Amino acid sequence: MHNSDISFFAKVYEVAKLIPRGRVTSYGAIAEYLGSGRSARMVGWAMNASHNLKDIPAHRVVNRKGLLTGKHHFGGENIMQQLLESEGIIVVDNRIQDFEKKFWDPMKELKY
DNA sequence: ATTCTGACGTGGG
DNA sequence: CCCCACGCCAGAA
Repeated sequence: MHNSDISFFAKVYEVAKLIPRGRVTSYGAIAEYLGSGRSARMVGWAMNASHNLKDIPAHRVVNRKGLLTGKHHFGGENIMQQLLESEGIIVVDNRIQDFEKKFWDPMKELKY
């Protein structure tokens, strides 16, 4: 099976599943890791479509500033924030505290 | 085939 | 720091 046979969304999900509990990454970082550095918006869209699926930690993907820009796609008011806080991440004003420390860069962590 | 749409990122002011 | 305009491109309609 060629890697190119796998949809962009599927690749995004594979990376998202690897984000450790209590860590976060960004849409752009995932896009860059997939060799499509200008497709950050697609990563967001993929996350939007991941709600039906299971085991996709979409709450661990935020924007490059550490803002919970996708919070409105989790149904209730602060579901995304609650999920993050349940993993030990502090969120103030929709922003992840100590973002640099919590940041998980697939490019560095996964290498390939 | 063609058009539209963003859970984004960047650069400039 | 904030705000805005623009480029981006896979997938849906």
